[in-house]
Amino acid sequence: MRMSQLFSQTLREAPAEAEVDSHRLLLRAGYVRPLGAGIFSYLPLARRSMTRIETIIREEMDRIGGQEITMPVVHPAALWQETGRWYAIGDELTRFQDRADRDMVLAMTHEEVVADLARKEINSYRQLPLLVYQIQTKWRDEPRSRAGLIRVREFTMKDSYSLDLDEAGLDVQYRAHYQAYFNIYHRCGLPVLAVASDTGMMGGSLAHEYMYLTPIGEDTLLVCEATGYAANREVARFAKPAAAPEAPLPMEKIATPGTTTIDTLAALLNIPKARTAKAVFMVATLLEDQQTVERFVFAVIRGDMEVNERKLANAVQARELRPATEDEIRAIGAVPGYGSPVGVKNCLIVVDDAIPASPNLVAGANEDGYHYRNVNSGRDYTPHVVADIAAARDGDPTPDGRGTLREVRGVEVGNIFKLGTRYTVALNATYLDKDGQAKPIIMGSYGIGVGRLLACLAEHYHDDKGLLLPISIAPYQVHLVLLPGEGMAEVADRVYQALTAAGVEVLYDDRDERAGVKFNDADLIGVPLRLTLSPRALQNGGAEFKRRRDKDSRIVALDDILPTMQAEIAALYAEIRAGVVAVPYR
RNA sequence: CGGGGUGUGGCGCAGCCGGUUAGCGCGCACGCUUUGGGAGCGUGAGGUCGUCGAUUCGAAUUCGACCACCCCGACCA
Repeated sequence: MRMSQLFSQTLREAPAEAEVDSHRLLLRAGYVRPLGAGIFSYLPLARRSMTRIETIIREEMDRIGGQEITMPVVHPAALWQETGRWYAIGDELTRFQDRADRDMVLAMTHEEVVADLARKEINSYRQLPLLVYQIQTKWRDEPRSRAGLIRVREFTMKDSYSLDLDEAGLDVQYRAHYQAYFNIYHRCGLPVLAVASDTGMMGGSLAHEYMYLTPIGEDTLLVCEATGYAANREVARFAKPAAAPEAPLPMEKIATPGTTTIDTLAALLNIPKARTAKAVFMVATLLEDQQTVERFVFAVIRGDMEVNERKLANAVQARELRPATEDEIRAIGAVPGYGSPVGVKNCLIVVDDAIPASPNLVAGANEDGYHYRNVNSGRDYTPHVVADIAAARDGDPTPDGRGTLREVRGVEVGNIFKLGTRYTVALNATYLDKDGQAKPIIMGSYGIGVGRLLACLAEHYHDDKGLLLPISIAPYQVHLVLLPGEGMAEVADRVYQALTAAGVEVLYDDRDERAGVKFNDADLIGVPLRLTLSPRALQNGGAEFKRRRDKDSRIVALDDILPTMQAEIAALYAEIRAGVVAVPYR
């Protein structure tokens, strides 16, 4: 490609709104342009990189048996009503009416359509297992886009869907994706970590997220290098310090004026915080028979821990969770600051799983200025739900107790979900087994954000001069810089033709610009190999060759340019291949 | 949705205690000079100062409403 013809301009200065490096550089180097909040045009340079990423994805999906399809972007609302997500999902699902006033949605994901295809096309166990995928534009009206391409509202996503006879089949396809995703990221040159994650609105039983670790990430993770444990904060577990076994003692009311926090309570009574029970008041929105109802949730956790709201929401299967108002708290018979599960009514009591194993705790008395000593779950009150609702924090021990959790930030570049029968039962997608019995198809769904992957690569591969992309996803392999001089253009044209004819992908800077401009643009765009043709280089015996990542250059004779470039490209690809490794499943 | 910020040629910014014809750098076009790390000089094009309304003899400048974008939070399949 001749740069004089390229539809792209570099910018000396980045627009003021760009704050993160990848955003700034992708704008400055002329890869993308904004159209609105979280909406971008992808210019030729970005388009080429994304095509490379998509090619890698296709190869890896095909390798595990995927078949590429394309599903509609606009869906009839009826389908989403059948699975209930029409009601369960908020404004991030864009709804509209067609000319006949029929409700429609813009697709944010395709579980419904896949399950609909399955119920129409699949009849027999002989047709399974199956894996379909597409690479397509998704629209999600996120409340807040941010950080350039990291979080946008319109984006390209590879989504695949597995269909299986049973859980064992699902497990096979899930594990195949687990490794295929690592292959994809490794081939792009992006280091990632697979972490256990929440299944969220997708439903289902098991999920992993692929995280690129970076301080600008919006997810918080808890990881331990020693043990390999890694999980999203939303689901991270940890070994809770056990309470000393003790026979239950009689409950006893004590005066504790002015002690409305765990800190002041523990100090007043001179006991560790682990000997206290903390009350957290929330109101959950639950979905019952397609109706949303609010229920008061009384959460109880030991004083040395904090509640993780996502875990709590999952424990009661809440769609939403919000702090309760003081009036709501008093309405169930509790007193803020002195809350106790003893004697409250009209609420869902959820206790952390460390509570039943912790005897004789100090809890509130639901009376201003008083607490109870020796409160015991099961004896003094009956919890409706016992679950792990404690937040894992930096420094906590790993679940197996052998390591220490560290808190890091990451960007989610992909995820894999075991959906089970969440959608196939709702849509009655079944197959007949060997015995002629109708059984629900078992589903999994798997996603990769292509643009976000590019943004993470830009985030990972850059220096103060610009991008520095891996050969496997750079828009071009060789950046050919022509500097003016008698007959130079003819020489450079010949080199360009020869390389291109041999299949080398060349960005040829034939513009009438000064050397400094060309070198700076080359550094900005980040093509991995650079060739400079100039009178000086020619006098020294050929063209000047430099890798983008190296400081030094060397002269390559004109006749050696093609084999040298081919060898350099092969060497860079070999480096990439060496990084493609099997990752243990966990 | 809550909090904060910013809107002035393509980009970065100044002007804003009301007062000429709205300015600077970069970029863009043309000419001459220059030519290995974002050249110099000259000429020129390009702006209803986010929108609407109010105050005023007079508004980029003051006030109000709205809109857009960015950041933090909530949210996030």
